[in-house]
Amino acid sequence: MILEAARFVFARQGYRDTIVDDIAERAGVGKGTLYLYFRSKEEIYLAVVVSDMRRLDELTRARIAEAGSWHEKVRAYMQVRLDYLERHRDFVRIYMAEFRSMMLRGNPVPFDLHQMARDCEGHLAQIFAAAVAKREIRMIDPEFAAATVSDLTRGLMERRLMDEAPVASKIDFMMDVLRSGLTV
Amino acid sequence: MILEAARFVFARQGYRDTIVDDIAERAGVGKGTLYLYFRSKEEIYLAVVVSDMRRLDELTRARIAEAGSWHEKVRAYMQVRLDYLERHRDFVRIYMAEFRSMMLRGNPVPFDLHQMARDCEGHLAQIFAAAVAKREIRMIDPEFAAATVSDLTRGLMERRLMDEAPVASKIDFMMDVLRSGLTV
DNA sequence: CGCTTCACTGACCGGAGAGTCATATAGGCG
DNA sequence: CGCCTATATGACTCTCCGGTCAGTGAAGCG
Repeated sequence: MILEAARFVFARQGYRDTIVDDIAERAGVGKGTLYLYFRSKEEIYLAVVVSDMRRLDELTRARIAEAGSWHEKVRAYMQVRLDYLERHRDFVRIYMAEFRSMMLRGNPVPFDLHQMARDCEGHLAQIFAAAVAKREIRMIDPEFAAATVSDLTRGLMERRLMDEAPVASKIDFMMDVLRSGLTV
Repeated sequence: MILEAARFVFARQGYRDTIVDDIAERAGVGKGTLYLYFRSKEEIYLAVVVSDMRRLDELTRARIAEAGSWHEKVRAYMQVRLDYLERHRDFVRIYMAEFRSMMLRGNPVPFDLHQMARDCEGHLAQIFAAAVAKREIRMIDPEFAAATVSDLTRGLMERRLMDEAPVASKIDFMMDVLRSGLTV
């Protein structure tokens, strides 16, 4: 599968250092064949990122919906991302190492992807807002709390990608700090 | 100044998308002149990153040493980085958007830079270890706590780079969560 | 004023890599 | 089997850009 091969190569070399022949070779087809299915290198890249991103987004929604209390929901958010990472390392490498760089630099990013990232954090904020309303946690800015969780999760993912240590106990630690830091 | 110009361009385009002529043009010199002072594009890049990184490292040490309690030290760590960001946006863009990508991808990174990043987190861990020993905070893994602070700080920096909202109140919030989450 | 030195320059070179297209091969179909 | 369409291919082209170097001009000097 071409996308398979592309993901593999992009994850290791990054967009600019990936040469199209490498993708073709890994996919076991000729370079010309790639251009039967995609119009350009960029189109291949986007196809890889978008499909995986959608899947992660859906999984996140589903798992959060299942969870009950606010901290179960927050934990679900962290857990689903770290589980996803285990199965889709290559995608996560691309997302973390390249996609965030593009946003940081203010490069044009396909609009729906940008949107998806924002939505996800908005979702977290709603969870916190609800918990505040129900007095389960003290008065805080839900946006700040959402940002905090999102930052912690990204940190965990990056660490997991870089060194091989498992992260389960680190999730426990962070959830622990959050709960005792946020409850009334 | 050539480094000035290089930093400006690299921060906006990234290493691969920066063309040497752009640096020369911005520096107001001919391309040949660059090669009188640097052997290659890569050497220019490293010169930019290394010098700035050293300065940030020294500042961090100094400000942490001045601080008294564990939470003042931790706050100093966050604050010094966010202050540095205000004065040196271009460097921070390069560091955040590119340098971390290289490490994530496992690309060869000049050894002392890698080391410097690790040291900094070790330093944080020592602060937490000392606080635990003095019973100022509950029994926690100092490494985890250090990782947490480092992740939160990075998150703040990224947000500050992307949207224009000031971060002072967010530091307050995070320090607040940390203190009530960690004290006995 | 000639001569030397030296910082500087930008036209040029060569390699790299994205995208193309003439050709080849395989699978229907009459 | 001949013919036609599908799909696949990799040698080729064309552009881009890192790095070079012959040349320029200004400054210093006898």
